Amino acid sequence: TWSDEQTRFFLQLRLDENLKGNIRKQMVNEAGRQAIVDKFYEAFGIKIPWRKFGIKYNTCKKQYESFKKLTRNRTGLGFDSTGFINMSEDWWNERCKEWPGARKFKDKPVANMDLMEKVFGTVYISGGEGWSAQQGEDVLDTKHSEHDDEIDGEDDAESRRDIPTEEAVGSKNVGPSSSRSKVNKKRSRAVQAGQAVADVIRESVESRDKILSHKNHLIENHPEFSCSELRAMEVLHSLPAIRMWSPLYKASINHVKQDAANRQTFLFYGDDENRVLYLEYATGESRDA
DNA sequence: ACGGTGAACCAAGCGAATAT
DNA sequence: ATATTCGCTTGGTTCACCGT
Repeated sequence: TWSDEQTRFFLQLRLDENLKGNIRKQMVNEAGRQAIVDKFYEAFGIKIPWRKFGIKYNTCKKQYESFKKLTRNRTGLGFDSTGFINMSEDWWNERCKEWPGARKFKDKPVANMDLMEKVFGTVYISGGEGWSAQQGEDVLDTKHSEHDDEIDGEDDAESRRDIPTEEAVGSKNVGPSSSRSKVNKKRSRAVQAGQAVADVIRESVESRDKILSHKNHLIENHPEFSCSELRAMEVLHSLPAIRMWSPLYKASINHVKQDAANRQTFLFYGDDENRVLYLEYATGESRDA
């Protein structure tokens, strides 16, 4: 019932709501739930009650944690040039011996690992590493028939979100491969998926916590990071009431670009409606124009 | 037929927010 | 300050589906 695209979209929606402050301690408030249900309906034409999103959230988390079991506290992991886990058959056999669930990750990494890392990962996420994995095109073509043409919204969602924001962390950064961006998006998905998995593993194996806490530290000390233009833009895009390139949209961009105080005020409002009202007030434009 | 897998459901328990 | 309520987590189970 859940395709990879749908799962991915859902995870992305959760990140959106998180960004807007509609999720506290993994608990989505009423506005956030409504937004997720609505946007999902808009994108796929399927009405899904919130309960099912919760269940999906659970299963995704289970998958994510399963995968992390494989990589946690484990050194000496190897990768081939494409980023797939490249270890000897013996290595896999041993992993499987201590935990049978490991087998399935050998040839087929978990889909949407990039987003799961953001959603379930421990610490603050700021756009990160140029993730672009969209694992599972092959899987997806087998089932999943009727809504294939509707998923374009997800594509632009991705392209606007994957802008790397590698401030000060870049120096201590991880792998040589993490900076490549999405060329050949269509063709090399499998390769990218492998690469993504490699990135996750590398992050886990190396001192990821150190890096991320460093990030957190920076964010705490520099409010302009947490109220960055990027974040404001993301929130702006997530407002359903604002049509792309409508007068209000254009005016809002200018307003939000203008200075950090504007961004802070904008981001202060906890729900979509008040944000839109604020933008209308601040820019003098109407959403219906 | 069988085992693996993911979706769904359930029970217990916990944390946080709210009410008393 | 304490009690209540709510939703999520955790762990477990059942079921349907798929490939072997």
